[in-house]
Amino acid sequence: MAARAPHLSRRAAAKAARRRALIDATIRCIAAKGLGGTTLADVAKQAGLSQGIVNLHFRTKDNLLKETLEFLAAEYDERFMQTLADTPDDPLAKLEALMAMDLSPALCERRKLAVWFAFWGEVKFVPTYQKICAERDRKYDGIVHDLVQQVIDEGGYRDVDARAVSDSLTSMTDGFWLSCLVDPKRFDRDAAQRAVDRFLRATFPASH
Amino acid sequence: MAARAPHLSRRAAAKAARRRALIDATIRCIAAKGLGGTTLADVAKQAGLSQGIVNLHFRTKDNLLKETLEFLAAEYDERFMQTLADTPDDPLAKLEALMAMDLSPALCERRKLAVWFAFWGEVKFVPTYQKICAERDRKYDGIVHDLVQQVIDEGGYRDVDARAVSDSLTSMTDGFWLSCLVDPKRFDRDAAQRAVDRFLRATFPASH
DNA sequence: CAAAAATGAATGATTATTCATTCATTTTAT
DNA sequence: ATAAAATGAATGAATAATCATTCATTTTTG
Repeated sequence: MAARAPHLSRRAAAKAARRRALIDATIRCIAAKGLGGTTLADVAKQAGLSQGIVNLHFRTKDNLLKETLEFLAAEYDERFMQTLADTPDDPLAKLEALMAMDLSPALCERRKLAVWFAFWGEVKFVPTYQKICAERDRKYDGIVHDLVQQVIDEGGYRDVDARAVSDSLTSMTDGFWLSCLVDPKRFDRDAAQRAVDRFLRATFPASH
Repeated sequence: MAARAPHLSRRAAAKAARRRALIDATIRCIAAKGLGGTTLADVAKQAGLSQGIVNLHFRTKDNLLKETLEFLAAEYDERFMQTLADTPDDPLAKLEALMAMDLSPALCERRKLAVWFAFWGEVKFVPTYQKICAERDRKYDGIVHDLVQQVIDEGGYRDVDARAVSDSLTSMTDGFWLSCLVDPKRFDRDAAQRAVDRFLRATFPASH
């Protein structure tokens, strides 16, 4: 009886590892062939496993894709919260760090963006995707809005509208992601970063 | 010989009308079921025609989708150029009008955006989509950049970077489109418009 | 050894595409 | 002008390929 727990958890760990490997394979497949071009046979081959493996671990393809999106969202969330935690306790510094994170090569990179946009392309037709994405949106908009409000309060920017500024910031990164995806040759990370910096300086001139 | 032309053009006109009707049906299908959920049978039924009709008029599904994207791009282009032409000969007024157009209910509406994002979701995997979208991006970025440069020159804004401002503007609309798609309940058109207005006022304070 | 994990061949549903046929319209010939 | 011939648009049943899912069997693990 005492022995059962470690046995079960070993198996459970192996199972979790397999699921994780399959999700990784799914992300690679979507990055390479798109959502429409990704078959379960592709995913299995990418993971070096056999035909029926996805159905064994995820029951259905829809479920695999849902869990893949959840994984991506969790991954982003960890990065976001970590950036927030790692930055000095100054709201403007935190805003700058978050924007830089969104434009960093780790996130703002064509392969990764292709996966996000693949899911966004289906967002209106798959309620699960919609729910996950809308919650993300709300969470990060809320955090950014609060930071902006803090900068306003601390800097005494009476006539700056927090909502307008936070909306501008979050929409800018999404827009830069689209242009990185659509025209990577022309996309200029430094120029994008500069645009964000100038926006923040113009909005909060006394805080730099 | 003189008689042949009108006859041919009647047939040609009918053919063009059919193709157009099928493209309309395709857009409705994508708006309702997504790119992945749209079958040729759906399109034919939506158009009130029979099974083989798409292959007759467009040869392949890929080609139908390509021509559908081209149609959407042309439709947007007409609106864009018309807005440019209809606005008083002042670069800032033109910029404001273009931004307002992008956020207008006619364009910034979930059904339409779902179709655009469906194509963007495949942009990395279908070279044809990529080409069409990248060319659009370049064209409009160029026009917006030139307008911004004019405002800078006319207003003597020595320390404003035209590239940074135009990048900010175009990325903002794309970002607002994403949030309109992802979380339509929370999306606030007026707030978005206000954000853009404030950005322009902050950037060009002496020109309002 | 028993249970769980993994395999990969078989199944059945879906779907793009083809094609023989029908039908309406246009052209040609008398 | 009228009938015959030709065109090409439209149909919808048949085809062939793709793919998610199932399951009987084998392999691995505890």
